[in-house]
Amino acid sequence: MQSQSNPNVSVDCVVFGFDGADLKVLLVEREGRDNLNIADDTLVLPGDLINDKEDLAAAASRVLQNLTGIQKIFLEQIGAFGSPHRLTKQKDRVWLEAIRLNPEARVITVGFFALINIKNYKIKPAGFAKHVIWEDYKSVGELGFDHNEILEAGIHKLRDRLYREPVGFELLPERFSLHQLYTLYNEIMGGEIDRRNFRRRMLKTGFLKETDEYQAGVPHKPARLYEFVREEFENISKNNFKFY
Amino acid sequence: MQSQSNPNVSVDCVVFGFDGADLKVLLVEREGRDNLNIADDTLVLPGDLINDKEDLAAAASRVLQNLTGIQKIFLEQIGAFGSPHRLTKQKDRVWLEAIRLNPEARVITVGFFALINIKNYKIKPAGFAKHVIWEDYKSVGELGFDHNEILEAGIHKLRDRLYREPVGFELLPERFSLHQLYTLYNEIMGGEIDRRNFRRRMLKTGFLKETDEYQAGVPHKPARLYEFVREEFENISKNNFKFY
DNA sequence: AAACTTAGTGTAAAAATTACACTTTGAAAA
DNA sequence: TTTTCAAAGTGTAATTTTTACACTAAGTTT
Repeated sequence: MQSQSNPNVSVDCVVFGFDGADLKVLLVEREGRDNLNIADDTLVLPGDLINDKEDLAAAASRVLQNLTGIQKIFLEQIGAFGSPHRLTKQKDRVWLEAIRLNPEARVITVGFFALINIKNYKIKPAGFAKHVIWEDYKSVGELGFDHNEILEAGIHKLRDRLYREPVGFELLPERFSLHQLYTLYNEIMGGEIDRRNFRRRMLKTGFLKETDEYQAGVPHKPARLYEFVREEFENISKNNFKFY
Repeated sequence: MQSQSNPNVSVDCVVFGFDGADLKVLLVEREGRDNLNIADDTLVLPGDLINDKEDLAAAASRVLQNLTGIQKIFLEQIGAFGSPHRLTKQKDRVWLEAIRLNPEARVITVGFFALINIKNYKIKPAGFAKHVIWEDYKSVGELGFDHNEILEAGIHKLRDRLYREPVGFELLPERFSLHQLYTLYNEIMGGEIDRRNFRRRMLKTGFLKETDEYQAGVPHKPARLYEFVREEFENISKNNFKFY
């Protein structure tokens, strides 16, 4: 297993989730794959070295499958991170020395971002990560390695996508209210989107299908639930199209 | 020299240039750095393995400096390319076997794109590239390795940038006519931009400064020349801003 | 002097964007 | 059962942006 992995290139995943109110990021406490006992509770993005014959996206997919059990996941590359100093923080070195055959080796990492619906999957500890948490995006502190940089690049990429593609639907339940969608967009964009204009715009796109279902058990007027109609979107997007 | 280079990661550069009419890409005939005699005139993007302590962008910069002599160059990362099959075409293998210590090794490459003004620099053959040509972007044929894929990703990235930042100015002389600017944009976007609307839009941005100079020696009414005022752009871009 | 080529200019219609406030509805609390 | 609370849901007018579109001006070449 270990012998098959390529010691020079890794992948790290920025996994966004949404709980209905806040944008979350999946973080793990780093830990050796052989259960070494290192006093280190530094949080990092989930990631791993790639295997020798493995595609980059496949490696990212494998990491996420280990954590979430999801086979098919929305994944997009953020870019490569290869500063020679990216592994040289003191705390990081302690960890690397305990884990890696050649702790001095320079490792290039390729970042990916993924979007998953928090409610749909139970996150489970994997070999390389005993503790896994959903951290509020806004409260993420200092991560190990250069992972804050990768995270920042990830949110930028996500915002970028949001302008052109209806990408946020992966984060919502299959049926959702316009309020949920609004909250999600507003969170990601970190800004003040006008609620009424947002609603009009979304409905006009034509790929939201209204259902006859309503919210239940909420202490206020229940909202109508909608579904995302992917085929409809795919028709539209062949032409020019500005999503948001 | 060779011993310092990291045999697992390379950079490849998509260098765009503009000759006033067509969008060009810099291609090289691949050749061993030790002047081996291989019968191989396959065209590839300029690139090289990275050195052990070298930042990714620094490596790309070094490659371009060798070819062009330019120190400070506009460079932006396209992304990482790491399919396990990216070096397995027959022709590519012949070349790798002649050049590389370990031709089987899997190499991840990180693509960058750059924009340079064709007229300003004499492209010169470098150690890794005896023949260097500016190829019309529209007529690029099959390149070695997975370089067509990298090129495609490069033009997408370029178009993407063009929407938000006045990025094309690197491709023009310091003083240029609106027609030149128009032609460039139209080439990059591969489309039909309305000439009058383009002109109005550009002038409205406020970072084109009109000069008192006009074209000379053209067989028609000479156009007024403009300059790009970078400071002006940097002020504006602090706010929201849609470039094109 | 005529022909050619690109430079340079304006407007009106349509579409998109923005700002903005009140009524409705169901659940929970009083 | 009434009141209160919280989010749902709705429309318009003003402004800005986008789009489509065609002729005259000026210098060079023939």
